[in-house]
Amino acid sequence: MIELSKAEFEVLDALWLSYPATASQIIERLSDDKQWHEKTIKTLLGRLVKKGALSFEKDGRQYIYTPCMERAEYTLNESQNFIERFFSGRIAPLVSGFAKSEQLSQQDINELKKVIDDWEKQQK
Amino acid sequence: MIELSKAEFEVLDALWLSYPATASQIIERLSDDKQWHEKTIKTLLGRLVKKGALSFEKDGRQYIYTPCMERAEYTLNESQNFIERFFSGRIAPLVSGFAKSEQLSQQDINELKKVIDDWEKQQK
DNA sequence: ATATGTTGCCTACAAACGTAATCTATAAAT
DNA sequence: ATTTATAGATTACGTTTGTAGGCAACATAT
Repeated sequence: MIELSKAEFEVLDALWLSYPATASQIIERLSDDKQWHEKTIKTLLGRLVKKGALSFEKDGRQYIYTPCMERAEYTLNESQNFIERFFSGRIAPLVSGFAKSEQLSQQDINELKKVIDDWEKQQK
Repeated sequence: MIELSKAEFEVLDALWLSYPATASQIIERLSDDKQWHEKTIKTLLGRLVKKGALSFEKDGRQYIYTPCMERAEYTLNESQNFIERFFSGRIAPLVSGFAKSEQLSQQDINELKKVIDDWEKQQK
């Protein structure tokens, strides 16, 4: 799996919002949250292309970018890595850590129950 | 919260196994999994001290290292960051991603149920 | 006492990263 | 046609990271 830096991920994430998209559209989207210089974002786009995370088609002078993978695919992989590194691959300790420090809301619990429920139906 | 690199975390993690500990003990512990040069580990210990993740006491010529925070504290913080960055702060989507890609075992489910159970008792 | 090994300290160095500025080619405006 | 704005390409530069090597001081063996 491709390794992305934090900044690269944020740019890709802006593209995942809706794609294909041009550099200016991505810059526009990022301008709300980040105060990155346009040049910075272009650099990051270039690095993403080089890493194979994005592809593009030319449309005249512009590039139209498309992610090379889905967000869910990328985040699943990162999640696995994360859980492996910090919790020896077990997911429950992560959730448990949240619970212990009162980071879980009733909504989280409900959502988790639903995930478990769906999983069990699936197994049936 | 202190920012640690992957390699730095692994060194700290070896110390968390049991502390206080000397550099040689840490090097010994790491030698099983990693093939890091002793010098590399010393460099990382130095950087951890500089970052304030470790403290030490001198014992003659040696340093006796102690972590400046608990593992649970660190991993909780990293988990929050992670979930914020990738899942807008919600934990269920992470678990759901695992479920969808069949990364959850019955044991994981049982453990998660227990976490939920404990949480609910606690709320009572 | 002297040689040798071991500790921590300082230095090194390439690759990745964050953060742009400059250059070049082209499209748009006049 | 010429000027100007803009897109991508190339270059820049300090910091962090991975991965050590060398040095000085002290401990240990002979």
